[in-house]
Amino acid sequence: MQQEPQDPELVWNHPRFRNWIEVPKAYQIARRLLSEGLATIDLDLPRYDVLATILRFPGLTQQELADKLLVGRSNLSMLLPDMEKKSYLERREDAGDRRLKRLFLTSAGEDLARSGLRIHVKAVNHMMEPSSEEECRSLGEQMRKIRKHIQQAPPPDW
Amino acid sequence: MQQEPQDPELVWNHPRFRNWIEVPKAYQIARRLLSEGLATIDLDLPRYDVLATILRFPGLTQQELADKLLVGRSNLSMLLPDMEKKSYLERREDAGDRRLKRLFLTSAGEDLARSGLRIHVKAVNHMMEPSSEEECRSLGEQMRKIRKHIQQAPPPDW
DNA sequence: TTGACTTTGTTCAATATTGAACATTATCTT
DNA sequence: AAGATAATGTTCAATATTGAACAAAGTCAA
Repeated sequence: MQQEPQDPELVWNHPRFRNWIEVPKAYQIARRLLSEGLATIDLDLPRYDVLATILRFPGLTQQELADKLLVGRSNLSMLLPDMEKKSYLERREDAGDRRLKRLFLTSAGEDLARSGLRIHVKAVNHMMEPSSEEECRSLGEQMRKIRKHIQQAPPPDW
Repeated sequence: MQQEPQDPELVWNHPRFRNWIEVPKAYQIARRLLSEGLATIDLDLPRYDVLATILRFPGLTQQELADKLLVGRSNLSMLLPDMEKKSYLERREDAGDRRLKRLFLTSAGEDLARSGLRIHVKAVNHMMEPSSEEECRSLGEQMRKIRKHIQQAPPPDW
């Protein structure tokens, strides 16, 4: 592989690079905003993500949840027993496949999930307030395209 | 505050919400891609972020670095001594203000930073390959706008 | 100058996150 | 049916990350 003598300034001016770089920045700040909002109902991000996903997909398995949240299974193995103990959710054995544990919210968990969602919506409305409807649509479209490409195309050989 | 009875489906169809949601997903997958690339030169993401930022802003202080990376100061207090021990960087006391420690790369650190940048550029080129120049520009523009708004506007009252 | 306040970096405990190794259960192949 | 293979969830050690409390150094106001 060729090792071109690389001027950092050239990199920061590289159009795709320069523009992509804004994504992590905005993401992290948005995440902090959401985190502050959730703190007002004593909820933290990892638990909110779990609750909101089970609210949308009741009965999904731990593996499926891990896939949706893009975390490892072991992560959930640490988190869920704790949340079950606090009576936010139940883990029920699947009758057909005894390896599976299917996840359901209790009614307390559902209430908390809905409160979290309300705050999440408020945060999103707030931060995209200066963006037009069309800009939002285009942003989502872009991101979907990028994600699918990463997931489907073979990775570059470094 | 009014607690509207909230149908989750309404939320997932909310245009801003629905589109924003794609950002974290794409971000996390992109981050994993970069992480895999960096692994080929035995570099991990936290250390890459540090090296790349010092490469761009030699002599910045730990506080400034923390601000740019959006992490806490304590984070760097744990990370940097380790990296200094491995001779990737130096922390020099500022002559004028003895509270400050200014950060500089060693030549080994600089080499590693450049290699990391090369991989980062490759990752970005790869994942934005299906996006047009104009789409990239618009994406960056959007994200800049959102970030600035979050940073400048007062947060919503939850 | 003194005393209050601020800023920087460090330490520490608490919590998160990951990957590897593992046991259990299903599935596939023959 | 039996043995190999794969999928699911758990455990554990290693590493990350955060926020609070702290010490040292600087700044500001009276």
